[in-house]
Amino acid sequence: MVTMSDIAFKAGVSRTAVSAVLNGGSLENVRLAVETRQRILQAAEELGYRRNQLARAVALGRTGMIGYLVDEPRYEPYWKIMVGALEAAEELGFTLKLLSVSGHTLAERVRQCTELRLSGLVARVAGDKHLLFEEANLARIPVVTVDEGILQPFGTRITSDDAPGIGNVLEHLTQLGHRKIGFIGSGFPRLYPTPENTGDIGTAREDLFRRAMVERELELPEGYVTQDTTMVFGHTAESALDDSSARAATDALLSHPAGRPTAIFCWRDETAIFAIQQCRRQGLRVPEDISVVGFSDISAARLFEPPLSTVRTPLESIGRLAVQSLAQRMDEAFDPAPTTHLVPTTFIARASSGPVPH
Amino acid sequence: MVTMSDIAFKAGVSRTAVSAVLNGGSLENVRLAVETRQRILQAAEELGYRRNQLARAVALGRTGMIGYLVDEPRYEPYWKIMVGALEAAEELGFTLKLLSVSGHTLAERVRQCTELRLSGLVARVAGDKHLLFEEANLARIPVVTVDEGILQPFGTRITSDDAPGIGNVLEHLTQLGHRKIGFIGSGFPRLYPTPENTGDIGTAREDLFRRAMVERELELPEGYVTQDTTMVFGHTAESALDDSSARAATDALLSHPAGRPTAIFCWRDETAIFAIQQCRRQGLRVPEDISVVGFSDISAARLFEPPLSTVRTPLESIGRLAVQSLAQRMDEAFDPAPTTHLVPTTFIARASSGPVPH
DNA sequence: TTCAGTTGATTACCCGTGTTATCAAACTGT
DNA sequence: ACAGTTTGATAACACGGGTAATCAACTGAA
Repeated sequence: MVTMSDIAFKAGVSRTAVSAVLNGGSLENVRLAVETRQRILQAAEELGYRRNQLARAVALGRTGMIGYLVDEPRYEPYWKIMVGALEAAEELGFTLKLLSVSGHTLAERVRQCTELRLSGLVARVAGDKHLLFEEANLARIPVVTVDEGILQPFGTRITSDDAPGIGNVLEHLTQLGHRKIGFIGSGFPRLYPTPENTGDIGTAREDLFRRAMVERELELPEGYVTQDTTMVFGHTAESALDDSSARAATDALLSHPAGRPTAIFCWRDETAIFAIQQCRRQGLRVPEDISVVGFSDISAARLFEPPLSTVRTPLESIGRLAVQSLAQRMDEAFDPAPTTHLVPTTFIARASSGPVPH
Repeated sequence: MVTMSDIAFKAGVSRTAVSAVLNGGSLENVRLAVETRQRILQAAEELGYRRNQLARAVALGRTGMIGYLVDEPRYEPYWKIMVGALEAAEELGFTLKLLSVSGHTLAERVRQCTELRLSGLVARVAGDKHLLFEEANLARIPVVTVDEGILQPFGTRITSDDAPGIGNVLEHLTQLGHRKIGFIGSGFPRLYPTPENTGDIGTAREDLFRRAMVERELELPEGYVTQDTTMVFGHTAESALDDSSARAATDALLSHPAGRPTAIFCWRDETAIFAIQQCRRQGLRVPEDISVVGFSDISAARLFEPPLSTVRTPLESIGRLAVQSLAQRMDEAFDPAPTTHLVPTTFIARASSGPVPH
């Protein structure tokens, strides 16, 4: 490839002159005649020069690369977060590097991040991230964790604030006359059951649901919360679409001794779809006989029949915010202190929820 | 950050010695005593050294970065291709850089690719790519285009081979007794209607369908091919889920003067789902009264009721092959000659297709 | 004793770029 | 005529690291 030296030779000037011109003549002490500038630009054009951003990054000490780290790409459900991150990155003049933990230890991967001299890291990984933060702090790389229920000791954490969406759902259902509302949770073990930590997302949603019910003075009989345990033992493409546990959880609600609920709120859309299918198998129409509400607003939610009422999580906004927050932290002095940024969820009313039957 | 010079100083040796040790002692003329090696490794460990992959890339002249270029991230439907590319890239020791054209001209973006000194580029972009290839050839960057119906003048092209899947569908339907089979196409204009070029994907599928019908000596009355024109004017998240055109196309088939088809084959899954919904509105049961088959196997296909019979396009395989083919071409001498690699599609029989009604 | 070979390391130059300090020549004012 | 300033450019060093060429000291054999 053509280098600045080649241009300098062709134009009969020094490499310094070339560098100054190609960087817009920003150097204080380097003034060049207009015609020299022209000659250099022309030589660069004729030779087909393309600047070497790597060498530039080495000299400048900043790469302008933001890493986006996921666990297992093939099981990653939230590429929309990455879409938001990519858009924001390009708007702010960064490039996005995709990295996955799969097949390596988290420590190895994060080490790779520091070796690449990333300007920042968006981490969309589950589980314990102490090693990640240790390594990133060593290299003074700002980290943002994304859609993560568990409070981190370091870095910024951006996650969807499920509370407003859940509140909206209960408002919606009560306005339709529903009082007996069941819930199908994630079945995740409560990993960090301290008050500061909200636990994993599934558990958090269940907690918020219970709290919202209490607030509205709605009764929640024992057994009105069941569990779809499909996702407990690792999230795989296969398991995400396994419906057996969701069907069982639905049956448990429908055959509840205190009478079945008139509405079922599910911790994720797939579960809601399975629940609707199981309700139909049991001879119930949705929404005429029973209402079902999901969570996430996956693309299938809108295509399903009936279109699913659900809580939309603002995935793209989360990704955008992650990168914007990184960019901001890069300008400031490095500060690993933990911060949490919540992005509110909103309820999307579609056709799977309706008035309570008499 | 700690550099090799820091280590050299601490261990009381030259930087060359450090470099040799940290690269596994691969240098011919540099032999080091075991204890010196130990001392260097220990110093590196104590100082928390992390090698600078950028500086390394500059010196070595290869970055090991593969670019993945998309048009508009927020409207990109095929992240699964990227997943395959990412997996293959990491297996082969490359990193993946995500780039989007959005907001820039293609020329600008590709220029950025050469400036980043990418080792290869996977291009998932629509439309004319002459500028892309010009620029990439200049920098001798191998390019692979992906899921692209239009034959390119340069580079490797990897795309799904729709023919086998379409053949499977017709075999499946005829075995179920269907003879009157309708088709809902993409409505795309035929952009490159020469024999060498297959046109865009939607048109290609329609052509393959027609040819497969002729091969099997099945009659295709005038008007048995209609069009869902939703996607013609740009692919957006909104338009992808707009069902009005699909419903009209379905109605046209159902009210065909020669009698409605007993099976409808759709060029994409979303269209198939809309077609099923429209059939139901017209009082037809699927699959008892009419069979519907889709194309792509999107995740909603399996969740829909009835689960959609469809042609699965091997998106992840396409991504894997793209990167593998890039890696291979990097080893060889640079050769921009065009090649096409087809990945066969397969039919997935689910519940939306059944025996022809008497 | 001398010379060749081996061991263990360094010096010096390379990759492509950014930037400060310096310099020569031309111009300006007195 | 001469000091001071401006103009136009370069030399030299930095970034972090790869590697061929070289060198000093030691070993063993003729």
